[in-house]
Amino acid sequence: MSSVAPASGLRERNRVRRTRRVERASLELALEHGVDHVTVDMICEASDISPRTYFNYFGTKEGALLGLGNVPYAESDIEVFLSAGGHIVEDLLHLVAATFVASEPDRDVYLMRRRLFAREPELQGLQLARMAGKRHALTRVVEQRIAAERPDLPPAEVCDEAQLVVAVAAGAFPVAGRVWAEREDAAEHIEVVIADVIARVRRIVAS
Amino acid sequence: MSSVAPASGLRERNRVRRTRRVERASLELALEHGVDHVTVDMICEASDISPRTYFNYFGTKEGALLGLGNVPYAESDIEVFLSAGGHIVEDLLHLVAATFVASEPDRDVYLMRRRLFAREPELQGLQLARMAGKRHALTRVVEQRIAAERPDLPPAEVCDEAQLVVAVAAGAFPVAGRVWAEREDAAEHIEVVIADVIARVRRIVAS
DNA sequence: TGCATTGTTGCAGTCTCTGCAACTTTGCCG
DNA sequence: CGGCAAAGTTGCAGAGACTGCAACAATGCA
Repeated sequence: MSSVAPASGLRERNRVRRTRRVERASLELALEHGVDHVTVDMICEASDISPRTYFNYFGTKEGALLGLGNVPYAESDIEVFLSAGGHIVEDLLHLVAATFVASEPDRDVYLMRRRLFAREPELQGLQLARMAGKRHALTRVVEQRIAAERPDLPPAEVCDEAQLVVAVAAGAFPVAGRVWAEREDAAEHIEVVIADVIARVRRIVAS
Repeated sequence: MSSVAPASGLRERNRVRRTRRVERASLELALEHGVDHVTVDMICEASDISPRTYFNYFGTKEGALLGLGNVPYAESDIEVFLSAGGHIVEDLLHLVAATFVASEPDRDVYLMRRRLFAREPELQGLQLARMAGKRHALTRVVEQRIAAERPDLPPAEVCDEAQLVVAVAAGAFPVAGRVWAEREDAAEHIEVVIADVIARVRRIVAS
């Protein structure tokens, strides 16, 4: 209920402003000193917030670095995925991409994050860890679609297949994101990039 | 130098025995009380070791739960991968599987770990996070092989391709592991399972 | 046996994170 | 406007994870 809140009240606007300020501050500090030479107290001082409040917002020290990625998949996007008839991995990537785009309005912060992640791979690990929760949910959705598409498949196979689909998508998404971020020139539609990446995966696995 | 050490001396044998004792104790405690109701002190008391030594061994509280997965890829296995001429994802999975098998001699502990992971998905996330570090190393190895196989490919493409190969393998490995663990009846050789899983991935991506 | 290497431990201290109880701000309605 | 309820922020005390250091113990080796 809060993820897509229209930021109407003063309260909401303050919250958003604060979040941005803290995220930006934490990223700047981490880029300058390295993640583990940054303390929560430093972040708080730089963004004028109390440590207690920091944890209320972000939960962990790295929370601000990763961003509040708690945005759940929109019902409507899930419906689209379930009733889409395209290549399943491709459709799934579109679902993920839509959610991603919806949750990340600040390109500036996004780029800093990218730079930081490139420098400190452990963060990417944390990112993955956070995704792990979502993967469960996602896998179920994929199972649903597979079961609907091929009703004669035994449930165990459906489960395996869904896991593999999610795994491939989860692996391909960062690559697609990277390619997309590099070709910032024309803001090429992510659909093209996704199709391209899938084609590559196909070639790799088929060879 | 220590990963494949033949446990010749008393020193080495002590180390192995201790490691096992601590891992087992931590898993038992976690299965009984839940991960976050277990403290390092509890683990230490149960396994008769000092907290300081615990951290020397495992580094983090969850270290003992995840197992000493710090085993680096053996040079020899890497060489095999680099000069192998098979399907690249398959060869890579064999490399990973070989390392995995080499580091996990205790089936008992392995099963407890499996049970715990099923109960607490967050741990799976940590597992992934830990892998993230290795992924870098692996990606480089894969790049090396791709570059050798197709010298005319531009470096950027090599990089992308390697990332995708690693991503697919990383996604497929847990599934292969699961299938393999379930078919414990005949201890079927993991090679068969791997080939099977890859075939599935191929079908998924190709459809 | 004696010495060098390696490993274990306790200690002091820093940092992350939590529950709780004030306190402050915002939203709202008469 | 005034005042009340809801929501949010903060400080504090404390548990627990983790580290560097220096003493101490065990092991390997000549």
